[in-house]
Parts: sequence; structure tokens; C-alpha cells
Amino acid sequence: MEKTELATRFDPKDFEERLYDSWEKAGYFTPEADRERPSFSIVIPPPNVTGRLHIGHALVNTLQDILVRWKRMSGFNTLWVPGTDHAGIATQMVVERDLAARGIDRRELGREAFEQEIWKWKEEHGDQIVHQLKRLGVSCDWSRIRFTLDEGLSRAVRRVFVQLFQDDLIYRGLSIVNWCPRCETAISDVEVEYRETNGALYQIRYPSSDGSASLVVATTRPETMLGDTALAVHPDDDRYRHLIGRTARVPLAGREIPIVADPILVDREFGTGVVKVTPSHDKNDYDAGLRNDLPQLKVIDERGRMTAAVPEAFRGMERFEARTAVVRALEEGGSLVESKPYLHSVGHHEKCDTVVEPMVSTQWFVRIEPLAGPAIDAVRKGEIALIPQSWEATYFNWMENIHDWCISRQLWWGHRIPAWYCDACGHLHVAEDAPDGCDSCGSAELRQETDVLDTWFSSSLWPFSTMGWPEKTPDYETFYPTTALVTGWDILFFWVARMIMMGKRFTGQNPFEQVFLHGLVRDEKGQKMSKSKGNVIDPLEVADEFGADAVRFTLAIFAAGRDIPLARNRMQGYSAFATKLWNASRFAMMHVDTTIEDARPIVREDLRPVERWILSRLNSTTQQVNRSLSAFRFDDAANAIYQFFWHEFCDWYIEMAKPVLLERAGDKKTLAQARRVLLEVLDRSLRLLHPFMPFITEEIWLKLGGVEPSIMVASYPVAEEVLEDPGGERLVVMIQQIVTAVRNVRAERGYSPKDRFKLHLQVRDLRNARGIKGSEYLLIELARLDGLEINAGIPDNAHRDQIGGIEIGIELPKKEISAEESARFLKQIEQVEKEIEATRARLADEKFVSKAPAHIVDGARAREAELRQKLEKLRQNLTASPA
RNA sequence: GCGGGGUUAGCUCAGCGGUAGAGCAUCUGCCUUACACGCAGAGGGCCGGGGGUUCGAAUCCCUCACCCCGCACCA
Repeated sequence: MEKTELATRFDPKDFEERLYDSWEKAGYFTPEADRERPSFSIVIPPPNVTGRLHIGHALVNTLQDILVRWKRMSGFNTLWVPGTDHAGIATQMVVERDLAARGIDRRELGREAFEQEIWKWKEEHGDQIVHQLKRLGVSCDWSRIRFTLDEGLSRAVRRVFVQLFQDDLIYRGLSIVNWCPRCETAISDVEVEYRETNGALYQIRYPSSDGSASLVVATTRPETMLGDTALAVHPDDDRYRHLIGRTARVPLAGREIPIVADPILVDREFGTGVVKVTPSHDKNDYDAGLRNDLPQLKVIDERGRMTAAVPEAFRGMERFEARTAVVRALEEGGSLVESKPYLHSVGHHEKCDTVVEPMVSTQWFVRIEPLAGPAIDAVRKGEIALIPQSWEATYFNWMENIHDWCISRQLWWGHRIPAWYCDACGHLHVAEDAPDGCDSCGSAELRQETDVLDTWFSSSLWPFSTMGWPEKTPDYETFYPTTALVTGWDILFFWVARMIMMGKRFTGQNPFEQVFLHGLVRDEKGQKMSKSKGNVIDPLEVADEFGADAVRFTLAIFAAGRDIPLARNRMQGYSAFATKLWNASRFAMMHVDTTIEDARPIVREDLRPVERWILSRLNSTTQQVNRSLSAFRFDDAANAIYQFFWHEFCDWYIEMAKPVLLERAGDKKTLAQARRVLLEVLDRSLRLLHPFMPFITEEIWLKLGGVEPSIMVASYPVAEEVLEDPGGERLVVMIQQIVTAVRNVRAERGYSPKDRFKLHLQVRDLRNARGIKGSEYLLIELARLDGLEINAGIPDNAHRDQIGGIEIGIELPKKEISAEESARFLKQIEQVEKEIEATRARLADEKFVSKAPAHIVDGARAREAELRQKLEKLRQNLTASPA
């Protein structure tokens, strides 16, 4: 391939879209269902079809893409299945709002026409998020994109529903559920978000029926008193024991209700010790009602209004208006004892923020415990790893206290429950396909259940339904179970736990081996991002500004598992890394005359120490990156590459190579080697970095002339033992330390780099001396010396320092030490003295010497000796200064 | 109440048994022909308090304080 120049200016917009198109066209995202090669598969957490890309999507998909690109380059047959979720309530809300803007109510439209409207909306807007994902460079296999309401996935949903029903794991029954009066549907426990809310605590007096006594109860929901069917006290409470079995009268309603004893419901210490019991509108009261055989009186309807069961004055009132009206009436009737402000936790529907109304209703439930058991075991036995592992405790805690799952929703958008009622004989049919007639009485008149399933029901099948289950398709055989799952911890219960339960039950296998639960993206103060706070970072906007690569790299480098405090200037910071990469590559191309493709293999034995050193460092980095990615430590992996590329390769290696590349040192052979190594390191670095920054690495790599047609199908670097070179590393560290020491003196004592001066080295350790011989030009260049001598004496007035085993002397132009400088010397001396004393004390401790491992003790001895030499040098600097 | 996490440099965090780290920010020099989105140098931390284990603790254990997050309760 022809090597071409890189533009001086660097703008991601010049190539991001072009490269993405080329990858997609080339089919790199689409694997064959080839069972011979080891596979790596992952399914996307399907974004809502109504979704617009936010920073959380950017994070989860960047992390998945890093894994997928890494595994693909590492030789795995890699599949990443994308798709979207029909998102029952969310989507219905969006389309309802759309219709409302056109003056249409869905109820006028009717169910079928409304469903048509939603499909139309989906066709027009549903792939918006898909386009936005592509902007980030994600390498999903778009040819396999799925939608939870696809025919295939719907078939899987019906199959699962029917089997669970037949196994008695789904039942239909009357129970108290969380009801959203705005959405007019039941919702599950996990969809209720509890929030501290300012309300009031009212104390209400209930007279006993015979008028001889009265009981005061406390409540935050006075309107529900109209539905009270008992008062409850603790059986052992002496204050009230004599009243048990008698009756009281409900103020306003006038009904007579029993006074019952219930030790579970009543806490004697709390409030007055008397509880009003409203079985129809409170979970605990509902349970108490069952225990005490109390009637249920429904006083609030599905739209949140008071029913006909309440006194006429309140009938039809909205529930919060009714609360005010009831309080006023109680006050007027003298039954209100007290009302005071009260902060308490109130359940809200997480989707629409409406206060949830507990309500008795007939719904469909999944009997969850038999499913939870195996799912708990899978994690406990380590078949599935939750990462970070601390989530396992949360998972167990939840799974062990799990409640039956209410799966029916009174919505129009979703998988309609495959159940049919025969009105003639009352028989219930549950089947994958509509029955022709009633099995029991033969009636042809069957009525399908109008409820749809909770969106999460279909999501729970996602890892296998997307692979074609219940058919044993080639994809299913090849890519299921999937390898890893990446998602936010906020849907651990909604989604992850349920996938494990369903996967176990229906495929007999765990749906994945590892679950990485990433943190949630927050703003720089750690607060949730929200439009109302105005602190959102729009991933598309920042991708436009800094490039998709910078956005991805920033997200990766923060993804340690904890929540991520993100700020725009972070993105800006890491976009500088992209620029650095670009410029270093430009430099390389200016000096390298071959391409990756036709470069000759490196003969390591011929290399100078610096070349062996940089290859050795790159090798360690490679090992670190692979190891970190295996452990989902995206932060460590990204940091390792950043550190290596910028601070070792650019800051040191390129500078060390310059004298040779610019032909100020070395012969033709060293020049060829330097060029070759420069190309090699750049090539490997680009491949190493590609999963994190796919666009810029491809753009540069193609211009360097890679063997493969794209970096994304090139091989991922792996560590090779032959590249390790501890000797080379030691030598270069030594050189770096000497150079730094000289630069330090120069900067601290105000000798501009233009002033050249002499450096003398006195060598104590002969091995190091021999190493430095041959590398003198590096010291001269990097420290900007005009000469140096090895093993020469150091003049009395030179500045001295001690580095490892080497003493250096820096001969300075005559210049007095200022008061400031001598103060600094004294401070250094003091620090060294302190450290010597600490080390000496340690070595004087007989227990330390006898118990600590030998290499620690030896290290301390060496350290002390070194420090003493250093101290001597520092003192000389102070006294030998030419005053 | 149950469970989890946090407290390390000005900020955001990593380190989790052997001499305190990164990025950003700060200060001081430099436009040294890849890069000023840069280079070089520097300053800055009793690693939340107390106790224990250990030759040795930011790292392990206990305890206290404060902060965050789940779940449950909240008449």
C-alpha cells in the first residue's frame, strides 16, 4: 500500500463518517455463524425505540464496542446484536402526546387505529437512536438488528408465557398492585420510585359505636378513611385491649367497623398505637385485611377519582381534592385532632412521576420464587460473575426477598397476553395462537385478554430471543449463551436478574458469563444529569466538538465501575491526546520511508538499548491493556496506553530517536533501525488503541500502509516474552534520571537552555558506566550539553548529585547561590536526613532484620547507603559554591 | 431497620501489606523544524478520627464521625 502524508491540521469530521461507512460496507461488523472459531457475543441493552442518545447510552455502548473490537481483533468470531425496545408505557406516552397535539384522544381512535399510529411513528422516528449510535463508531451487526415486537421475538414471548402458565408459574388473580392513575395501568414494584415528600400527618378521632370511648388514629392519607373497614390495635396494648372486638364508627362515612387486634400491622410505639385499616388502598392494610377477614371497600377508581362507595359530597372528586375536602369536613365535624407537616416517602411512577395508588385489582403475575432459586445459584456458584463483585450482595439481598412479578399492563402498546376467555362457559384458554373455539363448551365466541405484558417481560428473553429461540438457529447454536453483558446497575433488577431467571428456565443455560455493571454518568459535582438542572452533556454535541474518539476515550478512562463525574473539559483534555497521536504520527511519517506492509522484520539483537527499551515498554503496556480489558478495567487499560504513548514514546523515545533520525548521530544502520522501530511502535500502538479510538487510529493506520484493508480486522497486539528487556529498561531509566537532574538544576538555578555548560560524570558502578558508553550522545542531546566526560574527576565547585550508583557533577558558570537557593538546598538536606534516620532506625530494629523478607532488608540497606552519598553531595553543593 | 459504597494533592479519582500516584488545576522557564491542544521544571498530601493485628498499614481487623446509593418501613 502507498504511504501518504497526514494533513497538518486534524479534524475528526474529515474522516469519521467516511470510515464508518467503509466498515459497514465491508461487512466487518457481520460475523458468520461459524462454530469452528471461538466466539464472543454480546447483546446490546436495547434502548427505547423512542430514545434519543444520551450520555448513558454513549457510555454503555462505548464500553461494549471496546470489548467487541478488542475481541474481534484478537481472533474471536465476534457478534454484537443491536436492537430497540418497544418500551410500552414510554412509547405510548410519546404517541399520545403527539396525537394530543393534533387534538386526538387515543380513546376516540380505538385500540387498533392507535396501534397503527404507533407503528407509523416507529417507522418514521424509531431508528433515530440507531443513527446516533453509529456516530459513536459502535460496531454492532446492523444486519441482525432486532425489535422486541418483531414477529420472531413475539413468538418467543408467547412461547414463554404459555409454558410458564402451564407450569403454574403464571397466574391471574385479585391482589393489591401499584396503580398509576395517569397511565391507567398496573405497574410492578420495581417501577415505583419512592421519594421523600412533604405532606401532613393528620390525627383523626373515631368514636366507639356506643359512644363510650374514642380512638385517635394518625394518617397521611385522610381520604382513604372513607374506605376503612377496621381499626387495628396491638393485642398486648393495655390502652386498647378492652376495645378489641367492639366496633367504632367512621367519621363522615358513618359506617360501623370492627376494632381488631393485629400484632403484625400495629407497632405500639408508633403514633397513637391505633391504625386505620383500608384494605383496598394500602399493601399492609390489604395483608391485614386477609388476616382478619375484613371486607375490601374500593374508594378510589382507576383514574384516581373517588368512587360511588363514598358519601355523596366526595363522589367523583380527584383524590387529592378529596383529601382537602375530607380534612375540611373532619375539622368542621370536630373529628380532626391535629394536623402537622410531615416528611415521608411516597411512591411515584418512575415513568410519569404520578403518585402511585395501591389498588386491589385483577392482574397476571409470575410466581417468582421457583425462578429466582436457580438464578441465585448461578451467581453464588460463580457461573455468572457480577463485576464489580460488590453488586453480588445487592443481587442476593433482592433476589432472596423477591415478590411475585405483576406482568399485566392495561395498555395498548405491547405484547398482548395470549389468553382467551369463553364468555359462554367461563373457560380460560392460554395458547401461543388464537384457539378456534372453546375447548370446554365448543363456543366459537372467544374474547382475547386486552392486557399487554410488561415491557421487561420481552426484555428478559433478549439474549436468546434475538438469536432466534425457540428455533435452534445457527446463530443460537453459535452465539448463545452470550459471553458478557454490559449495562448500568440501575437495571440490575429490572433486567439482568430477570434475564438470568428466564435464561436458566428456558434455555437451561446462563444467558451470559460476566456482567459488567458500569457506573452512572453524573455531572462534575456528582449530581444526576437532568434537563431541568441544565447540567446534561449531549454526547452528539461533544462528539461534534471534540470528535467521537475523544468522547469514547474520556468515558473509558473514567469507567472504573463507580459513578462517573463528567465534565466537558475532561473531553477537551482527552481530545488533546488524539491530537498528540496525530502529530506523533505525522512526525513518524516524515522520517519513515517504508510502510507497515513492506517493513522488514526487526532483528532484535541488532538494536540499540533505547530501541530495545521502547519495545520492552510497549510490550509491558500491551500486557497491561489485555489484562485490564479481561477484567473490565477500561480505566486502567486506557490509562496504560495514554501513559505509554504520550509520556514514554513521545516524550522520551521520539526525542531519543531524533539525533539519529535527523542524522546528527549514528550510521546508516542505526538510522534504518530507528526508522523501523518508530514504525513498529506506532503500528502496535495504533492497534492497541483502536478499540478505544477507532476513527483516528484507522485514519492514520491506513496511511501507514497496513497489511490488512482495515485496522479493525488487523490483529490485536499480545505481549511477547522476547520483547522484554530489563537491562535496556534499567539503562534508559538511568539516562532519564541523569537528564532530569541536569534539567532540574538548569531550571532551578536559572540557566536557560541556551546556555551550554559542561557535565562530568563520575562512575561508581562500572556496569552502568559501560552501558552509558555509546549512549553519550543521548545525554548530550537531551540535556543539551556541549560535552561530557566519563570517569573524570569532578571539579570542587561543580554542582553534585547522586543517582542510583552514579555520581554526577555539573560544572556551572560562576554564579552565586541566592538565599532562596540555599534555603532550598537546606530543605532538601533536611528531608534526606529525615529519611536516613527513618531507614537507619528500621535497620537497627532486630525484629525487622530477622522477620522481613531479605530483599526488603537489602533494599533498605542499599537505600541508606545511597541516601548518605546523596546527603554528602547536597552538602558539598552548599559549601563549595563559588561565593 | 437491612445491604452496599465512599472519606488519599486545590478538583476528580487510582492505588488496597513493603520508600505516597495520575489527569486536570497552580507556579516558573521555553515558539527546541511532530505537536503552544506543545516542551521542560517546580510546588502541593500526619492517605477522615481513634484503637488493634504486623518487623512494617493509605492498604487487613474493630470502632467512631461525616457523605452517597439501593431495599424495606414510614398509621
